[in-house]
Amino acid sequence: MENVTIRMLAERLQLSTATISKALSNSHEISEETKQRVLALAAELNYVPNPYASSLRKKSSHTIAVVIPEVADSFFAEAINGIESVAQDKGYHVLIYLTHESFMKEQAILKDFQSGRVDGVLISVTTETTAAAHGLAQLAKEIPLVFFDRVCEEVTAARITTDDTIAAYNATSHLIAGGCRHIGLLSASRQLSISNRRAEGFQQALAAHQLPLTAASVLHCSNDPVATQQVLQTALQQHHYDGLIATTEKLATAVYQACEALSLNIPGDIQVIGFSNLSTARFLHPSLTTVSQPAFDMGKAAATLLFRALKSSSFPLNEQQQVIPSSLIVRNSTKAH
Amino acid sequence: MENVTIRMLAERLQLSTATISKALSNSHEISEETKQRVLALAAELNYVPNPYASSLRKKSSHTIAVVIPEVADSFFAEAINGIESVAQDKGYHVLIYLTHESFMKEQAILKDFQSGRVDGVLISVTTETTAAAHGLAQLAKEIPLVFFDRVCEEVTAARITTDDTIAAYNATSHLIAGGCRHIGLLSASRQLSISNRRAEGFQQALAAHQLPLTAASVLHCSNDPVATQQVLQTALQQHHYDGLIATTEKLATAVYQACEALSLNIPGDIQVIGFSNLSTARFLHPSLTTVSQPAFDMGKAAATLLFRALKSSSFPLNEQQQVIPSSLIVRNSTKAH
DNA sequence: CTGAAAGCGCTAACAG
DNA sequence: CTGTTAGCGCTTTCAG
Repeated sequence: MENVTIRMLAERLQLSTATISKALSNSHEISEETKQRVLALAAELNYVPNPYASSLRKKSSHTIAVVIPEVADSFFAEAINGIESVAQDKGYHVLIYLTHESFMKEQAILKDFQSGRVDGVLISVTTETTAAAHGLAQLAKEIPLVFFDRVCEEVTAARITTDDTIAAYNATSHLIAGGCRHIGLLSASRQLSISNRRAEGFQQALAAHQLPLTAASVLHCSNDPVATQQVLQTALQQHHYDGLIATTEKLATAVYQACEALSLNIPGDIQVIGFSNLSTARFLHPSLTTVSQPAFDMGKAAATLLFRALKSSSFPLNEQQQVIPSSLIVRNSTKAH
Repeated sequence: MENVTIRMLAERLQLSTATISKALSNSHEISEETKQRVLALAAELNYVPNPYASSLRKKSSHTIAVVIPEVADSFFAEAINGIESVAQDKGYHVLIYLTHESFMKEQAILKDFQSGRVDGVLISVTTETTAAAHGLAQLAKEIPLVFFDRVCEEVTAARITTDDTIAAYNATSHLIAGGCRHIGLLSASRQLSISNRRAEGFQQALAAHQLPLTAASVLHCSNDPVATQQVLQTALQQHHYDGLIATTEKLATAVYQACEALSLNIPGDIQVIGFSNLSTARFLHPSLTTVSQPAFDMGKAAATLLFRALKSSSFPLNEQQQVIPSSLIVRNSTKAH
């Protein structure tokens, strides 16, 4: 069976395609009666509009893109739910693109967006993404774009972030209050702004408590889990950390693995805090003290901003910035209360 | 700056749009020299083809849809990675649709696919999906469709599943070997075929060991976590289970929560097995014995099948069935070895 | 209130 | 090897 088109409806009803089109979009120029006839036949023949024809003509696709490094991560999964909740509401489609932390892939994806495939973009950049000479700044000028969580600070565009500096400061202070003196910060990236913000908060807290910042204080980990495990175990053996802050979810579980391998007791030998939205955090052994990010709300806020821009082109999207607070959830991997 | 089109390239090079189009698609009818000139100018002007124009004309979009209940679930997240890995390889785009276990939403999404928006569909149905009078059978005739994990058995279409019956049989036997005599199976759905397969395996194992199947043996849980927790705690108090099999990831953590609330010791008072791909399973307290599904491979297999059908229309897609084995990973939430 | 006509950007015969 | 022509299905002036 061929696909039903507007023209078939027009022929059957002895009307023009223009009239059908208008009737289907509920235009006020069309009489109630005609609308009813059109809608009835459309339903009967199971008419489904061709989105490509419509997009081509209207130069808008009712589709937004979400570009993230990884989907197997509680933060991003929850953020997607937040985004979806508002997209569904507005009748928009959501295209999800995974960069797997590859800058190359990210670039290729962004380039594709110049085609007009999507009406707007929500993005959380890769750990490799540098500001320089990147299509991002360009793209942000061409179509509505909102950064969430992992922003590119050098690019002028809307941003939804959490209070990374403060969160790291508080996490560090919490460890210090619990008696830690040799704290390590596990960082996932050297260029990522949120990594740097977290490192800043960490350093500020150390300074505020007259604790030294050494070469071992900040430990840079890669995206490769095997390499990370290696680095981690080596570091744990060389430097006798009594506290560790894992700045990503994957790093948090990596710490548990390393401690298990080295028979280090948490929190006896070493206290641990993870930036994580793991729903199982409270059931871990020991339960994990976390910096919990408002993932769903961040996704929702980012999408909301984007749709405001999509609705009214005069909305100053690029000036929008929102910081949504995270919270420190104290559990048994740390000693302070 | 306006978007660069094929016509602009044509004018600049004094060629026809047809020639440009063919040159860009590397047609053999075009001379090497012309191709070079076209490619050079395209690169210079940063030409990006309009996918909607192309899709409209070719009636294919180089896009596939993935329809799943939920993304914040290790199984589906990993499956997406598997799907993505082959889609990226083939240069296809992946649209992800979340049903949130709602049959209504699923129907609306599937209907949209009749528009030709996507070239093929990979789907794992909702817990509410019933076979009857559903758009699925219809859709499977119109465009290539592959079920993965949660199949609709009544619909003739390709399927990638895991060995649910056997997995449940083995899980149950494992509990019995560990001394359990009053085992409960936590089911997420009454109609879902994989739930029924798992229940079958469970019952077979009970029968094989001369254990009775009672009204309390199979416990049906809803999608609402609060209601589920309620049901679970009530059941745990009324019936003195000594073993529990959670057939979904969410149910597995719900069990930990309920046991904590009721101060039930795992595995002392009650042994637990979860169907789950949680990466944190080994770090839980106690570490969780799991039936681990080959999520990534299932996604990959489903996508591979789909692309074979997309490549050659003579490929008998609907006859394809693959069962990829899961594995029982024994940890400390159960006693047998 | 309805219709005629033009065209979004690209591709696929078919000629030459 | 290159060009002409037509049209995918829909929306949008502009006329009537």
